[in-house]
Amino acid sequence: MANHAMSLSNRKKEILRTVVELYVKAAEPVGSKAVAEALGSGISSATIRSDMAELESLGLLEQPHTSAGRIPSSNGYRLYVNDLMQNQNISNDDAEMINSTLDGHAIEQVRLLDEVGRLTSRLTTYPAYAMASATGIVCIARFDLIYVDCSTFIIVALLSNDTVKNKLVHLTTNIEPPMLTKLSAVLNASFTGIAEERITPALITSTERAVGDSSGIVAVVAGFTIELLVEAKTIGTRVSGAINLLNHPEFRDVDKAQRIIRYLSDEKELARLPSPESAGEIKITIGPENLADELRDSSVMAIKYDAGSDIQGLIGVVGPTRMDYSKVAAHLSYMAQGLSLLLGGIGSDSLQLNAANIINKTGDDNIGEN
Amino acid sequence: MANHAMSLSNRKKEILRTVVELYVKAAEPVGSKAVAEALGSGISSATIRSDMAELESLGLLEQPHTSAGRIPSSNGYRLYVNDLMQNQNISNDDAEMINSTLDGHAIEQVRLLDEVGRLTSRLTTYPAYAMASATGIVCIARFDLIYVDCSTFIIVALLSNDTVKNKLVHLTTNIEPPMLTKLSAVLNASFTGIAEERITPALITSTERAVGDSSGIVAVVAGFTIELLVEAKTIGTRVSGAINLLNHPEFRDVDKAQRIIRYLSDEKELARLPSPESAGEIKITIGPENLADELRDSSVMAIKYDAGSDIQGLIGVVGPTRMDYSKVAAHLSYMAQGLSLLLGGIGSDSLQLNAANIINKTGDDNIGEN
DNA sequence: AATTAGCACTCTCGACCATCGAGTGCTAAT
DNA sequence: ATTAGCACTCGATGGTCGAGAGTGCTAATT
Repeated sequence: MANHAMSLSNRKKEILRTVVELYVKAAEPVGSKAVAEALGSGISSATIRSDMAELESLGLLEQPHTSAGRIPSSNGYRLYVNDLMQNQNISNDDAEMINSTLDGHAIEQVRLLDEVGRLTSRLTTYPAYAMASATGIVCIARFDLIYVDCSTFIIVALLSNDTVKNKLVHLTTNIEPPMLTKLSAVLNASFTGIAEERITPALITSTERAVGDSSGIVAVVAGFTIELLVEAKTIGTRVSGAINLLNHPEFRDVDKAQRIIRYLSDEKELARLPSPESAGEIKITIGPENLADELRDSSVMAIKYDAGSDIQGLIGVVGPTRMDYSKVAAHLSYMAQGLSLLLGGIGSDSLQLNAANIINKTGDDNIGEN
Repeated sequence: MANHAMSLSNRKKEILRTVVELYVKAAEPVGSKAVAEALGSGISSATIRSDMAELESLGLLEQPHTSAGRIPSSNGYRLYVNDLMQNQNISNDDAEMINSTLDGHAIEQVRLLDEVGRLTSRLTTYPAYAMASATGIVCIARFDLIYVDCSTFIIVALLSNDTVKNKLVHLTTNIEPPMLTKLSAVLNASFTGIAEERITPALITSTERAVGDSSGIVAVVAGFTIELLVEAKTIGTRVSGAINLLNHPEFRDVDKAQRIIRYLSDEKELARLPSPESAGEIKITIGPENLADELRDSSVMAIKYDAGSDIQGLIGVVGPTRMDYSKVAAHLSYMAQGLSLLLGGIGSDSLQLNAANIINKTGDDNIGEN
């Protein structure tokens, strides 16, 4: 298939490109006359007609019915994306919006992710998803137990990826500060620096014995630890702007739209979406190239970015195969570049910070029980 | 209008009720014959016809066109909801699902909210929104500063509503444990127990002087404090299952559906949606009763629940005026009751807990900067 | 006075059909 | 190799028609 590009005359390539671009714009089959006009280069529609017939027999174009124009096949799109698509810059307005979103509330990671997804969706007019996850193994770097009152304490855990988690614990048994101190020491000895799967029941019982705990506090801390380590690997996934699908004529069929939106709202499925190999690279899967049945006549574009120590982020967009690949690519690149810069992928260690200008990522909460 | 109910014969009430119920079920105008059959009480369709004509002239029913059946007007729905609707119990299956959601991962408040919204939407088949917010004034109950290394520490703040927030702070200046201890004491003296608006620049400078801080650490803590107090008032708002709208024939018009979904995805607007006076009560606004233009031909049902000390939650549902008010009411009640119980509104203090069965609400995270 | 059977009338909806036009493939001429 | 010309195909558009559902009214019944 890849050698199609080689064997195609330049004119045929131009025709294919034109068909794709016109079809992307108008969502209607493109006729030979329209191509001739768009091309402008004095070639008659009859010539184009025969070229288009050939492109069709190569499987790059399709005809919805005999007397209609042509639309690109998924192979056609693929060839377009690989060889024909021209790089595009995003508009100043769009760049401005992205910049201000990134500058603006670069606050909490989860929220930023949210904003990014929302903006991407809005700019591209397709549903977008954004997620971030740890690349390496996450473990607890240290524990602190804060005594609140005789039946209450707070667990604070600093993770290896600079994330802090906490939990407010209420007991019916009493607990005193010395006990907490002891507990804290033992926990730091036993549960830090190890991956989640190494926190076994055996480890828990031996720790309980070491600290002389019969009330199950150690078990609670262990449960909390496992829970947060699992959670820490994925910072979040969010789909934004799913309704945008409805703007595109291929999803005028409500059922079709619903099927995809439902699919997208399943986080598990989302995690299985195609993902680029490395940061900055854009991965495009077109129509039947998608493994998921639900996406068989849609396309997915995704880009990766570095989000600091051991964290990688992903922004993706889902749309009809008649997607504006070039525009979306431009948006995704710009976005990913901005994010890498902001979250300091590679160059981050050299950033100068001072207390007055402390980076403001953080904050989370916890509700205790009575 | 309220006296309609009084002046209506029982038969007319029954007819109205039947029309509403049949219409809710089938989404098609209801004819006199269908009512006669549903009613079953040997009354002829002709009689019903004249009654329906009267109900129409009272503004309780409407006729899409001359030769069609009747549909309830918004006044008709209102009367139905106020006087005619019969309490309904939710199915065992549904109860089971709600229970397991509440039991299951009653973990983090935000996540629970999410789950609840999602489930509500699924069970009712309408988009749902869930939010929770502090009713009283929130303030910091205590601070703890945890020393990590010479340029890093963690702020842990316990809020008056049993929420714990944290932030990882990196400095370029050095800091030593004794300084942190001192800082901690001063912070606990100055910033605890007061509302967000009382943390003024003046207070900050005076605190800085007291602790001998020139590097701006106090300012950072103050900023963090303000930020989290503001945030603490609203735990979150989330709309789930917006696509469900598309299932209902009144939203087959894609534009109409989009308008509402767009409206619902604006958090600010959401906060302005009608809300019941007190916990357990269901507030229903029908069609034009809604202030927002976008909801003029939709209905909203919402219920409040107690979520523990000073926190109230809200679950709501948005749908066409042809909503299954009775079914939704049943679901909302059950849900709210479950939540009140779980999050321990009133009776919570008397709940028995032991360490082995610690309530599992919590956990949050924070990303530091390099 | 209320109820009801009967009937004429209204209006929507789907089926059927003719027309229109965009676009094609082919052929013959350049 | 390109192109003008032409016959042909097929969806889209719009109009007509009949069926069916439902109404309102009238006259008869209780």
